[in-house]
Amino acid sequence: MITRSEENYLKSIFSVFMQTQNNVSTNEIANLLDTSPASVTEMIKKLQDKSLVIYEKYNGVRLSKLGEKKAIAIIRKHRLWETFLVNKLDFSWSEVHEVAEQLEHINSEKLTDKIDQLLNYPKFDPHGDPIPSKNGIFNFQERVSIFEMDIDEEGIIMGVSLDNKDFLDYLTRLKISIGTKVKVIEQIKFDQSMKISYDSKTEHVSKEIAENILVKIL
Amino acid sequence: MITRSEENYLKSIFSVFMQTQNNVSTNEIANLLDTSPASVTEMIKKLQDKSLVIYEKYNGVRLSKLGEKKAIAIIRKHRLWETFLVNKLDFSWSEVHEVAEQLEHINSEKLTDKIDQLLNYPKFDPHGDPIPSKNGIFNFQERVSIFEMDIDEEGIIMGVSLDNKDFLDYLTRLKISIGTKVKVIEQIKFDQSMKISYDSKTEHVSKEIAENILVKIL
DNA sequence: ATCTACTTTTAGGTATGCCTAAAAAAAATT
DNA sequence: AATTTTTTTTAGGCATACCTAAAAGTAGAT
Repeated sequence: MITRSEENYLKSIFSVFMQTQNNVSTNEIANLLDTSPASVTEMIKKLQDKSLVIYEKYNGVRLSKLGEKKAIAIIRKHRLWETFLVNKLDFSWSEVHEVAEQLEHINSEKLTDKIDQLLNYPKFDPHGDPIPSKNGIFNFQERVSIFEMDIDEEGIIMGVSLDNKDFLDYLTRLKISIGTKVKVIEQIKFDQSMKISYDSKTEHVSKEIAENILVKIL
Repeated sequence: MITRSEENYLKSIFSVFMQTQNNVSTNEIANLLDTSPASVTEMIKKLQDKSLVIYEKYNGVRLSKLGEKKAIAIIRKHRLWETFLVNKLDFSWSEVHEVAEQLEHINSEKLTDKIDQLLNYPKFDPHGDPIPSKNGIFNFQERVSIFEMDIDEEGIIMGVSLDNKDFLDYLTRLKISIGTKVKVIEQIKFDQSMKISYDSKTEHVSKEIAENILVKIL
C-alpha cells in the first residue's frame, strides 16, 4: 500500500524532475509540500525502502521506474478530475485544483477509466496540461509564454503555467481562455509589461501575467 | 477539522442508532468498523471532546445534533456517489460500495451539490435507500422484506437491506432489480425458502435472500 | 586552504489511530 | 446473593507523519 502522503511526495518529485531533469533536493520538496526538510529526509527513506525512489545522501532524489509509474497515475487522475469538474459540472478554471487534490487519491482503476470514457478520452486538462494516457504517455505540445513572443507575432492560447486562484480569476475577467488567438502589439521597456490584442480588443498585461500564459506560435 | 476515521465512527453510530433507537455500544461499533473495543472507547472520547457525540461511561454513545448533521452529510455524499456511479458511469449494483466509501470523504459542498444536480436530485440510491436532502431530510418509504409477505401478496421491489457483493451479483443474475413486481407463490415450511414470481417467471429463493429484498406492498 | 553560509541529516518529541493485556464494571447464571 | 461471563475501560505500545534543535556535510568566498 502507498499512502496519501507518499503519493504527494511522488507527485512533487515528478513535477520538479520534469522541469529540471536533475535530482530533486530535500529543500525543494519541503517547500513544495510546505513541510520541514527533516520530514522530507525521513519520508524519502521510506520511499526508498518501497523502491519508489532512487536516493543518495546529500545528493537529492529521483523516481524509480515504479515511482514514476505511480506518479503519472496520480497526475492522470488529477487532470481527468479537473476536466470532469470543468466540463461536466461547470466548475470554473480556478475552483478545480483544491477538489482535484482530493479526488486524485481515490483508488479505483475502473472509476478512472470510466471518467476518461465519459469525457471522451481528453488529451489536455482545463489548464492546457497534457493528460497522460492509461499507459503513461504524455502528449506534449510546443508551448511558449506570451512574454517570450516577439512584436506582431501571433499565437493560440494553449494553457497556463500557474495554478493560482487570483491569476485564473483575472484571466476569466479578461475573457482569456484556451483557444483564444492573441497577437503581441508592444512591449513596454520600463516594466516589461505587454500590450496584446485578442477578440478584436487590446489589453495591457504585466510581465507576470504574460509569463504564465502559454501559447502555440502560429 | 474532522478526520476520515472520525467520519466513519459517526456514520456507524448513526446507522446503528437509526435501527435500534438506543445508545450504541462499544462492541457494536468495534464490530462494524472491524477494530478493537479499546480503540472505540478512545475514539468516542475524542468525539465527545469535539461535541459530536453524547457519551456516558459503560452506557453507550449517541450522536449530538452536530454529530448527526455531520453523519447525514456523509451518508448523503455516499448515496449520491453510488447513484452517480450506477447512473452515469454504468457501474453495477455490487461494485459501487467500495468506491463510494472513498468518495464520501471528499470535502467540497460545491461538488456534492453539482453531482446532486447532475443526477437531477435523486431521492433514492441504487439500493433503494433514501438520499437525504441538503438540509438533512430523508424520504423514508414503508418497506417490508419479501420474507414477511403473505402468500399471493404482491409488491414492487424498492431496495435491499444487505450490501454484499455476492448477494447483489446473484440478484443481477436473477434479473431482480428495483421496480420489479413480485408475487409470493409459496413458502416452504422446512427451510422457510420461498417461491416467487416476477416478469412472468417463477424462481425459488432462500430465506436469506427473501429477507434482504425490500418491497412496497401493492 | 580555511572560514562561512547553506543544505541535509540525525536525534528526540508530538498527535493520531490503531493494538494487546489487564483491570473494572455490568449483566447473566446459578 | 454470589459467582461466572461478557462488556467496557485503562494502561502501555507501535507506526505514520509531522515537528524543532543540533550535528554533519557541501559549497562558495576570501
